[in-house]
Amino acid sequence: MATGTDNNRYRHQKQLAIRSAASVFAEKGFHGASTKDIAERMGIKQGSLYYYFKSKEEALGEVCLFGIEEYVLHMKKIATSDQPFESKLMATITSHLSSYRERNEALKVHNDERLYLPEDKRAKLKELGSSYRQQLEAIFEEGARTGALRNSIDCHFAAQAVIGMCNGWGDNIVRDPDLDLFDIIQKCTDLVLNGFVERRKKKRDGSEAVATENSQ
Amino acid sequence: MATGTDNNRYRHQKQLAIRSAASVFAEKGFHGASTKDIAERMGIKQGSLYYYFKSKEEALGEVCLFGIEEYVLHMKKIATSDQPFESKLMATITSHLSSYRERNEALKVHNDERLYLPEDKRAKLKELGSSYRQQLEAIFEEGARTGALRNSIDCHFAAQAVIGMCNGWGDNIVRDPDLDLFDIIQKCTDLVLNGFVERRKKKRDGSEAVATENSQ
DNA sequence: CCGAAATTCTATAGAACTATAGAAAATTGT
DNA sequence: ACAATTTTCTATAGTTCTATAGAATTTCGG
Repeated sequence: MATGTDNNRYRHQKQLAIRSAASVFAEKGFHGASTKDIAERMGIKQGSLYYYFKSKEEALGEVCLFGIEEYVLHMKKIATSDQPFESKLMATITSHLSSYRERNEALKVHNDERLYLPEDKRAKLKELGSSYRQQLEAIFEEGARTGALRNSIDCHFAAQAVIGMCNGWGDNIVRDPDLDLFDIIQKCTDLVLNGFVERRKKKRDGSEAVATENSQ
Repeated sequence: MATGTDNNRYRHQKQLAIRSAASVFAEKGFHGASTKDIAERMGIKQGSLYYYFKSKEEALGEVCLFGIEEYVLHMKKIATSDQPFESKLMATITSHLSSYRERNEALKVHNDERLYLPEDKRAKLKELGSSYRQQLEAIFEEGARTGALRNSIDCHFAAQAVIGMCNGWGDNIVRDPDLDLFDIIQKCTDLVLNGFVERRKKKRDGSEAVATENSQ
């Protein structure tokens, strides 16, 4: 049986099933994808897919979970580490954008298709997602507390804005594998910290200088 | 016939058809929506819908066009106006976010479902979309040229980042009609200009002061 | 109020899709 | 190599969907 024992073959094939489903869902959307598509990408026949998933909807649920789970764990590690604020922010953005490049399909499916799941199957995902946002908020709160950021900052807004921006880039990253990830990461971080307006910085000797942190 | 004459009834019903399609596509996605759903929302029977659209796909095309057309026109007006840079940026963000609130469904469909259209039907949309991005890029270029922004700025990056951030908020705005749009607009503009780091500003008298432009 | 044109309806062909059942094949432990 | 178990296959019932055809109804200018 396929119960949670350590059957190697099953685990391997189940992973393949989830990744095949992720791939097809990412490409065609949940409703646009057929179980036949998924099975074919996996190399089995349509009916056989039901050995791994009770239903197409359950497949979506597992893909979404797979897409966000590790990613949130990684976020938690960053948030609870003892790096300075700026490093945490950059690590967050790096994690977010790299996830798109490496595991892009399942994460994309989570972001774009999860609302086709019934309420009860979405509960766990909601939990993970808002845990993610809270971790990010906490990072901003820390930044404000330690004086790295203005103390007038709205941390909830900040978290949402960063997530939105990263997701926006995510779409581009998935579509265009030639994009320079590191370049985008740097520029995103710099934007969030400093904005685009020319910034004058106190130098050690007390004089002022233009801070050109990111000259292409 | 329904040819482009000034038939009032037809034009009215056609608008209704497009908005019904937009509504259903926004809710269920292109593939998740059926022509029956659309017809019912419009108040007619399934088969009658084909009087207005040659196919479901064509309906998607018209919804997407409807969703982005006016919006891009508005952007062009902003870009070619003679406001100062900061006003243009804020007007852009305002336009973007307000579009979501007012015409959210068709715009959401354009953003989320347009890639299910075949290449040829997407050509016009691509044109409009990249025209939009170019207008925004031009605004940033102007900002850099006039000294309002650092001259090291990557305008293509800037445009993409702002669009991504706005789209991210768009999803939230559609889902939660209680959000304070003006508040978000201000904070987004401030973020893009100044970032979250505490900023010191030359005051007229030459002394320095902390600029707290956005205190919740 | 008549006749033409526009709009909607009913009915259906034909295709595709999900999920299930039971047979067949492959794998594994002994 | 045998028997039990796991995995895949074939076949199909039952549903839903798109698109079309032709009939029926509504609208509207004169």
